[in-house]
Amino acid sequence: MTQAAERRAPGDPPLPDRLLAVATRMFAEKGFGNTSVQEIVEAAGVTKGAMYHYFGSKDDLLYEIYHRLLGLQTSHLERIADGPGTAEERLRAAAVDVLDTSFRHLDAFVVFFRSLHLLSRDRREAVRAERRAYHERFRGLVEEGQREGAFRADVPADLAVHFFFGAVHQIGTWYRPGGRLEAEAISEHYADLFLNGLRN
Amino acid sequence: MTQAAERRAPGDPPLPDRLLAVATRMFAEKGFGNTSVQEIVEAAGVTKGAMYHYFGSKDDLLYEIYHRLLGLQTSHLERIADGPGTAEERLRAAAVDVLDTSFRHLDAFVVFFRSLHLLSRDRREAVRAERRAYHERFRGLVEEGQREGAFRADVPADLAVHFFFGAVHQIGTWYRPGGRLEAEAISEHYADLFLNGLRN
Amino acid sequence: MTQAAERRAPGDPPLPDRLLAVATRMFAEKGFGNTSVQEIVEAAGVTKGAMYHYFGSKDDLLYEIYHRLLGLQTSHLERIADGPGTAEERLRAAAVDVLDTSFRHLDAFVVFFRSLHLLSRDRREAVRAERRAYHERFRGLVEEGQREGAFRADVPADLAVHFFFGAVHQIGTWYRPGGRLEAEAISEHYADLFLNGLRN
Amino acid sequence: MTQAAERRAPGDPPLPDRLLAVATRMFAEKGFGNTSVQEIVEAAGVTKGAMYHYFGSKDDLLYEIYHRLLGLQTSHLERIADGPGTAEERLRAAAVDVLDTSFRHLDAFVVFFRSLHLLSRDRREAVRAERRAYHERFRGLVEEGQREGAFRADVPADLAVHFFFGAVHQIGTWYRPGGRLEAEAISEHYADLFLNGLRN
DNA sequence: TATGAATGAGCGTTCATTCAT
DNA sequence: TATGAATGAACGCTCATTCAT
Repeated sequence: MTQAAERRAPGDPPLPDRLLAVATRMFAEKGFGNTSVQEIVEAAGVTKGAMYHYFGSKDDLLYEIYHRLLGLQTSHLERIADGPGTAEERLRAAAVDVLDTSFRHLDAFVVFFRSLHLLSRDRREAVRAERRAYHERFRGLVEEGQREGAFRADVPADLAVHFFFGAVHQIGTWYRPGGRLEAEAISEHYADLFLNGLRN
Repeated sequence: MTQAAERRAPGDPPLPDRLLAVATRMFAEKGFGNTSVQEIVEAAGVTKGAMYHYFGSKDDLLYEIYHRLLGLQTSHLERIADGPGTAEERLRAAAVDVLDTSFRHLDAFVVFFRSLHLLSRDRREAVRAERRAYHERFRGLVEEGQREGAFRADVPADLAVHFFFGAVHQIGTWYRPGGRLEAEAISEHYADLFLNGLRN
Repeated sequence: MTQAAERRAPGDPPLPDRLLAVATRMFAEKGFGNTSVQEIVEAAGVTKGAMYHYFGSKDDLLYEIYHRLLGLQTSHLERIADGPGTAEERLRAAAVDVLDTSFRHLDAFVVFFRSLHLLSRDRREAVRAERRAYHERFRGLVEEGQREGAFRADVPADLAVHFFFGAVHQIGTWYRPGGRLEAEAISEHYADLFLNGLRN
Repeated sequence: MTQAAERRAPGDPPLPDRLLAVATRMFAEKGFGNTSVQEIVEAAGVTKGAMYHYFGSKDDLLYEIYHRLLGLQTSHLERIADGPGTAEERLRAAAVDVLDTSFRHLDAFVVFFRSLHLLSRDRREAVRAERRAYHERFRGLVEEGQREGAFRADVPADLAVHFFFGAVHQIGTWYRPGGRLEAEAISEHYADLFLNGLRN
């Protein structure tokens, strides 16, 4: 009866998703280590037991955040890379997309690059492997452009990708919504700087 | 007698420096939160009390690492920016230097961008202020080049600096000494990509 | 199985009460500052975590001891003050009762007057407010007697109450059970000295 | 040279006295346990080594505070008790004097009754023995008055002394300088209440 | 007389996790 | 599915005291 009142409304996301959303926000705000399981479950309106029913550990929460974000970005990249257009066009589209996606999931993004090293070794390796695959796919586009002569060939492609991803991964440290530049504009400028840097 | 044997040899660095060196290495390896004060002082061969004689808290250790690194980079930048050469030449020199310095103090560098958010609010603000001053000095060089017509003017200078520093700040996440490319080569390539990206 | 044997028997007081009882005894014996949380939980047969599940801090333990004692004394005083009899009769009854209650909860009483100053400022103020209300109720009886002419009016009532309570609050520093005089006898003598002192 | 400037001026009290004065004030304000040796020596403008040169331990400071206060009160009492006048007159004078002295050395007084239990067993016993002698001398005056018929004999003399000293020892918990009543007036009222209470 | 670096032992508190219900 | 009492291990920090100088 009284409990029924606290039950989730039909439109609410299921508990695991709610826990992940809450955890993502709190990890981004206060850091993984400074957010206790107690705080997460309180913010989600449940108890610890409920959380441990769905997630084996606090680490699992973090891993799941990564996993979902990586899955999203990978599927985007594959769609773009396998699509039509020159290598340069597809690289530009991919660059803009990864930035747009990052801005749209900024909390998860911030957590990713700040807390990855806190995962257990196994999990960390798993994430890195996924990340590496993503990186290599992106690099493939650069190499394609170099072979076509659209990009300078004197810069190692993997280094160029590190360069660009480095710039992308740091946006969470300085970007604040509502600033002078909109996220979309920043994405375009970043893509410009990257593509122009690769030009002959 | 036995104690005398444990005393520091005349050539050894003083204890505060030794503690900072040890802490920097351990924070970089295992993270700030996963390194206990006990581990630090054991690695330095002293007791906790000795550490707390010189540093008010574990946070102070972290702050001091930042402070020294920032001081070093700032002095380098000022020397270069105030030196001879065109804006483009000085910007290139500054870009190469910040990369070289980062590679040379990679542990402190890694700690910096991974653990800054763990500092107390006051300290964090202090570091950010120092960092901002550095950023603005660098941006000044970009703007100078834009006015001279050496660089494209359609990209906001501060965004370009964020872009480059983002790339730089991430090197600790993928660079491993002894890899295919030497640190010097990476520095040159990164500077190329950045400067070329700014070109008209 | 083995754990079941350590579980509390049905008749045992619940853990929070057991912890409070143990803490009261130890604080009285060795002082608040010289009693570690570890000692308390060991004496209660649980771990620290269990204690911190019920009490937010060691201070909370102290506060709760005060709070319960004050609640007890306040309810007694109200019953007596609102009861039948002349002001003098009710004041005497209240005086004897506060002494009896103090002897009966001597440990809590000793802790109270020895460790109140160790509480956090907020908590200390809360206790003082409760204490002040009790004091004022008692003073009301003195003033009533003064108005009726039963007591001398040349002594400020609040001073007389300070005087009496001072005497009462110190019994823990010299009274030892099993001495020459029983607690009841002491209560009567103290009430005599107080009431006689107030007489015209 | 520069040190000479910090040397004590001819009129300043010697260091041990200064340390005791500072310690007394701080113990009264924050409690013995919450005042560190470091804070004391800083407030006195010296270093730890200097303090440990004069006092063997932090406990010694506390003991010395007690010892000086007790010596003062004892000498006063002896002078009065051995002086002229009836037992009642001398008891009243002694009562007023112990109150006046207490008000005049309120900090030491507060520390005394709050922190005595923190002393080592030996020291505590030593203080108690001194205290007992004082108590017995005072009791002698009560008994003298009882034998002379000036005071009621149905109240044990030692209990009456406990009663009065109890009231006296608590003044530090409620008296604040600058209040409605001056210390002298309070002393008189307290003596009145005590003597009147003893009257037949 | 006085310094101050260093010790060593202890303390209050936190927290992810488990498990009987 | 979910609760919440309880565990156990660790952690940052404090502080009276010592001692070479």
